[in-house]
Amino acid sequence: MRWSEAFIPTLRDAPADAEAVSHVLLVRGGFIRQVAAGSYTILPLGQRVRLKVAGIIREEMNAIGGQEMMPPTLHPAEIWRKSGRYELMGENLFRLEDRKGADLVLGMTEEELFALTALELSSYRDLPQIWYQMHTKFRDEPRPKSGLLRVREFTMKDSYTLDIDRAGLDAGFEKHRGAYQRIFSRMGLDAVGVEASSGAMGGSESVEFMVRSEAGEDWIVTCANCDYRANVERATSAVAAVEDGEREDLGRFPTPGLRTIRALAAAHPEIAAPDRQIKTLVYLLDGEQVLVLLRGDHNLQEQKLLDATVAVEARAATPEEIRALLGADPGSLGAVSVDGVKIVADEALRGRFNLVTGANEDDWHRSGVDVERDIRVSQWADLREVTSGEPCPLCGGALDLWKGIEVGHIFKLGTKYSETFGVYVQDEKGESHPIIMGSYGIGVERGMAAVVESSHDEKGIVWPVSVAPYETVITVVRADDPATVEAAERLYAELGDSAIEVLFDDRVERPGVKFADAELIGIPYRVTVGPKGVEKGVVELTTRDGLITEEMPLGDVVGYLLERVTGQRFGI
RNA sequence: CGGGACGUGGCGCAGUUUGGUAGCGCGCAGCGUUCGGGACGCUGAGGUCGUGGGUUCGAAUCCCGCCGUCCCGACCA
Repeated sequence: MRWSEAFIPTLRDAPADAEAVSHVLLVRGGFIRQVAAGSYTILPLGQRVRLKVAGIIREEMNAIGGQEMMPPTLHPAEIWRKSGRYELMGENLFRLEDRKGADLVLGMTEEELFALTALELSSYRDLPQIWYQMHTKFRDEPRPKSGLLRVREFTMKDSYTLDIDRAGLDAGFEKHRGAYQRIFSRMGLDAVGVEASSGAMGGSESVEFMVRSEAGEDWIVTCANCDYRANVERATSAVAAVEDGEREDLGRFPTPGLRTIRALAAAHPEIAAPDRQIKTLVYLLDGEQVLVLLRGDHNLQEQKLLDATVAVEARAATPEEIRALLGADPGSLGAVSVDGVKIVADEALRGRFNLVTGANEDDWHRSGVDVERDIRVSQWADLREVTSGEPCPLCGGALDLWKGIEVGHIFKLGTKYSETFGVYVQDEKGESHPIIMGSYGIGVERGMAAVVESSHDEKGIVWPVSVAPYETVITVVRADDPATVEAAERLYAELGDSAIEVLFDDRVERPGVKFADAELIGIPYRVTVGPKGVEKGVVELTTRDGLITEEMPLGDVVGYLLERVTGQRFGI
């Protein structure tokens, strides 16, 4: 492609409304343009990257036996009602009506569609199957952000494994784990698989693939010592036991104006250190009021609460709701002798005594609380959020906390969809079993953005060869010098003949502009052809990564690039 | 949805406090001089000031409504 004929609208200034690095660079480099919140046109350069990412995903999916198909994105609402997700997905689901007044939805994922398709299967001999599709998904995100990282319309590769038994599901899951690692590493991403919460998807086990980045939206816990890795939504740590001393009787003491754990601890250091207090929170879980108990120095991880109670929505109660329920304001709340309300307590409180908690009367607290003796706990669960530096639950090493972008997520789904859609097959004895499903997703454009987030410098993007829009750019230093242009034209033709993807910067621009643009859009190799070099029969070859330049004879360039590029095309 | 900020040529911004009919830089077009790290000069094109209403002799500027965008929190590839 000749740059003079290409549509590559680069910008000198960063757009004012872009914050994330990938957003700034993709817009400045002419890869994308915003249409509305969470809605982008992918320009020619962006589309080339997108197709390469999609190509890598296809190759690896096909390699594990995946079969690509193409379900619609426009679904009858009926099947979403049937799976229960019509209500469950709430406002995130785009809904519309056709001319006959029938309800339709735009697909967010394709579990329903693939379950319907699986109705064709009738025997264990038909299994296992790995099916996938890669096209547009719609989500009415409450808050689209950061360019391509979180949008309302995007391309997702989602695949589904269909198996007769648990062992088959496990095998399909492991195949996907491997395929995903290869996909991300070929894209140049350092993605780590972490234990995750399944959230609204349902299912038993799930692994998220996270790429370290400041623009990420998840907090990840990893151990420096062993391979423990988990999303904070799931992560645990080894908490040191606290010495409770002698068991004492329940008491009451005045605490005027003491409304926080810290203030209470400061006023009564001998009995009310934060780890000797019980923190009492009031939550509404799907509308039901619940008391949540944690050690005073611990914080609640809401997703853990949802997972433990199998609830869909959690919100903190308002001060009015709290007063109506317990008769006191936050700061003096406690669960001692509370009855008729569900009480969920964190494991760290199990067996503890001599604790301090609110008395449900403003300005009063209780002392000598024995959790199991004095509180009617309905459910014990791991509810606390891990913080940086705590001991690893597996080896005791220090835990590290970092922000990551979720580039992929794999789930062991189970039989939820096969049961509701009646997808049963017979085993060798003629008995019917619901098919066991797994579901596996990768966001294509988010993957592109993640590459930019983790591979750029102050000049612009640094694409790995495997996903670069072009593998090399020829920069003609003097587009008005016939000898230079002739040499560059010949090189352009030869590189094209060697099937190297080349962008030929034949624009009548000053060299500085060309260099800056080439670096901004991140082409891995640049061949600089200038009058002085051509006279000596040499050109310069500059790598985008590190900007290392070496001079070489004009005749050697094609062979050299062919070797370098073909070695890196596959990635890894 | 709660909190904060913003909306003025393609991009980045000033002008709004104190109403007087829109300006700067970049980019763009033409000509000339330049040319191995975002050149310079001259000439020029391009704007319903997000939108609807109101106040006023007069509104980018003051008032009210609406729409949109970004950022921080609850959701997810």
